[in-house]
Amino acid sequence: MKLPESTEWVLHSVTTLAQLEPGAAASAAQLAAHFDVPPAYLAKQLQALVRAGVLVAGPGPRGGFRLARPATDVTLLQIVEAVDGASPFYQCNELRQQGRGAVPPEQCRRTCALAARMADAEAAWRESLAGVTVADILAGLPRGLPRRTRALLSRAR
Amino acid sequence: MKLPESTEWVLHSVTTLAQLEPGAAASAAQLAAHFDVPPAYLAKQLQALVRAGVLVAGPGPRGGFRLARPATDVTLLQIVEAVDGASPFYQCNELRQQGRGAVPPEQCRRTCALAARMADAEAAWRESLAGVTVADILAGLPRGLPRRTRALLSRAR
DNA sequence: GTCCCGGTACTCGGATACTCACTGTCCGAGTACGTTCGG
DNA sequence: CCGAACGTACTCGGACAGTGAGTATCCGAGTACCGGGAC
Repeated sequence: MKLPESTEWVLHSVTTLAQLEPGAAASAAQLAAHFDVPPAYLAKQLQALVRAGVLVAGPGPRGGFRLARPATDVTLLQIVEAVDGASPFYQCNELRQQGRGAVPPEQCRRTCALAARMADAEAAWRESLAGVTVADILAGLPRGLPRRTRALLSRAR
Repeated sequence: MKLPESTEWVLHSVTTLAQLEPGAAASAAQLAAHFDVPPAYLAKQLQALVRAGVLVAGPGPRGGFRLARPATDVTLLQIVEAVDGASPFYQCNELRQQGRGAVPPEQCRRTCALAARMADAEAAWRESLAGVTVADILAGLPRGLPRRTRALLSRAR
């Protein structure tokens, strides 16, 4: 039960992209150097965000990645699910209906109580992440830091 | 981000043990046959529960596993953490202080906002699981099922 | 009949192979820019 | 001087290897029961 390390990379990447001026883009190589992570692998994860509709990518020298929507409309859950998949933590294989102690189907009309509680917990996790937007993260950043980020990632024209 | 399949096995195993008469035990082989899962591997996971203090194991022919505490004092979180480890989902590697865009330490006195929100979500998950005991699960079982379980797992004396 | 002893079968416990997702890397298709050549 | 065409450099995008946690398995140490034998 652990998120891939790349999850941290994309969370920081999206947060960083959100600090740029609207419409501005940064390349995977720039972001990789910004965080000192493998460029190719980061690019792979950013592609997943494009497929999920969180980012949009432009080709060519002045291409790169930028937010597909305002930062107020991008939640942490969308980012995490984009890179890690939306499959549930706990999958109920109806163990109660298998093996020596199989319970007759007519007593299994209600969903397995264990699966229900595990699903509740997972829903709590998802709701917590869905309640935080990238804009909320930006609001908590030290004053003046976005300006510095923009300067570091501005491209020589 | 997925729990091991063995998590489901131990959750059902503990729930099943809780249906037995107080003091009664069942062997790993019995439980494995009860759910049709690999006996040796299930045994390995049950050992983890013993190390975590959720179960106690007795040696010899009349040994086996039994609950270490009343079912009202065993939470789903304790079971999950016993088998899956209590390590956090998201580990903050202070990415903001690394690479080209490293932020000076004096601006990093507050914990990373991303890590904080991820930790909040994880806490919500853990609290949800910590709020459910094995006794709660038993209360939702079909009437008369514990009796059947006891009969299936009773040992020829 | 009663007690003691040995054998047996069953239990947990840890040490040992195998598989798949995560990690890391590479090269190919496509585009905007800078340069160069012609008018 | 102006315009267009070309070459170049940079971008994303998908296809290809390496590694650690999860999965599955086995065998050894220890104990309670069962039977037999001695008293």
